Amino acid sequence: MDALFLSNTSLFRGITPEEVTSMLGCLLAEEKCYQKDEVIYRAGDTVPKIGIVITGSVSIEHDDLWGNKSVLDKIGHGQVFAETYACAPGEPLMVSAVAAESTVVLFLNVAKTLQPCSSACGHHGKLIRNLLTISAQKNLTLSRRIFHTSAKSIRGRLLSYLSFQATREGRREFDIPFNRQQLADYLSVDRSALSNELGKMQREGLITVHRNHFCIKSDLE
Amino acid sequence: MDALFLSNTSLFRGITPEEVTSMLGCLLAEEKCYQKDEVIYRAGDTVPKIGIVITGSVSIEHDDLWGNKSVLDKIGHGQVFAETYACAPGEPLMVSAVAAESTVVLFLNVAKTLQPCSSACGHHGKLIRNLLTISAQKNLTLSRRIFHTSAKSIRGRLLSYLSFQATREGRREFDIPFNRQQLADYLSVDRSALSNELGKMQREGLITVHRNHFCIKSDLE
DNA sequence: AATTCAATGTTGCGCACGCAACATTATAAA
DNA sequence: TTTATAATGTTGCGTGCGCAACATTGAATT
Repeated sequence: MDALFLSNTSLFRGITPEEVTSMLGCLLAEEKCYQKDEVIYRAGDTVPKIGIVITGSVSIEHDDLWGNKSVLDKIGHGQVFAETYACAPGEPLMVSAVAAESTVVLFLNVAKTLQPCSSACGHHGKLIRNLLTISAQKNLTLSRRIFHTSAKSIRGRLLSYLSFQATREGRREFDIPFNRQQLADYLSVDRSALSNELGKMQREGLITVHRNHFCIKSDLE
Repeated sequence: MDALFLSNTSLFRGITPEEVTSMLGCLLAEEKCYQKDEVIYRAGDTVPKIGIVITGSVSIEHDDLWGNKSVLDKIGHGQVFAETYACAPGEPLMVSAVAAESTVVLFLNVAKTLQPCSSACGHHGKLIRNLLTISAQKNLTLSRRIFHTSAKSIRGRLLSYLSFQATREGRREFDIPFNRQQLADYLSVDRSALSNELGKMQREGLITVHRNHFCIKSDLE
């Protein structure tokens, strides 16, 4: 296992490669390979282990009541998944994790680390602090999405999203990390209706758009 | 400060009152009183301290771009707020915290505890594990709301929400913790339209409803 | 430059739902 | 029981937007 690589991930940040190596034992680390489209975790499962993507990528998916599949997230190289469920033992997964390509995953039993008196290995503390940071960040990401989708109109959602991006970037001109379809999914609206609304807003002089590049003209009131 | 009370909160769970007392020093604990409607934290602030409600209650609010105020959460006796921001230092608040009544808040500087080598006090580990649990639970709460609001129709949202509640309760008959207006807000739909849709579903024999008591008749699909 | 395919934009239809206004039923107080 | 107030249900209008179908633009390949 590439301890140097692991020590650069958000989960093991601040832990030296040597320490990482010694920790993998406590964490009952085991590596598994998956072919494209192979299911790693299925919605409804309860999972004890966190996954960390070594090579390839993992798609986090949701099947609604009518069987429509939607991709919620794409977990890449060095990133972690299922950490929320590993930290809330017994909670059934709302999503499935599927290999988006040929993928290698390292599973870690952090549940063990969460027990009261297992601080035998001194670096578990750092690991848990990292987990807390990851969890808090994810919280913010989820909260933001809720904010940006709580407006009832498409324009309202766009204004919420775009003004946040502008504030974050610190300027009125910026790129977004989504194409149209992805932005539509993120805001839970129809893609063509979204394009339509963006066109209107441009004609009204509120913004200029080209592909994923945006410029906010006025103060968006 | 009532250490016995604190040791029964989710934050200090598993820590004895005596240990709690000794920890309050490390955490730079300070108590503050607020009158009704007094602002505790304002959206845009960056906060270093977590808040824990001793008496009274705190309302978590959001003002959208048009100045519409919406209540996102109500933090009661023994519960914690601003923990996400305290764990993701420097992140500006998206919400405001306002005293919903005459309220006493205990502020704790957990940021200090998150630093690498401050494990001087041995119980900080337990505190952080508790924080991680709180954060993971909140994550699940936020994720669920996203799921239940991602459907485009009111019926879709209701089915998603109700079938989750039924699964969680383990039976087809259950109460929900919302009145109509609160449910409408939670699902981001109009209250009257929601009542309307519930009526339709009842007439179609899908469910029976009375106030906040629901019974799911068929398999909902 | 020519070809191909994906991404984005445009248009029109139909309906679900926001919204307002009112009716009805619960809950509590007098 | 009556009265008052909040919670819920009902109705109708107007429209924003989902949806499908097609047009246009952009990017990649040969």
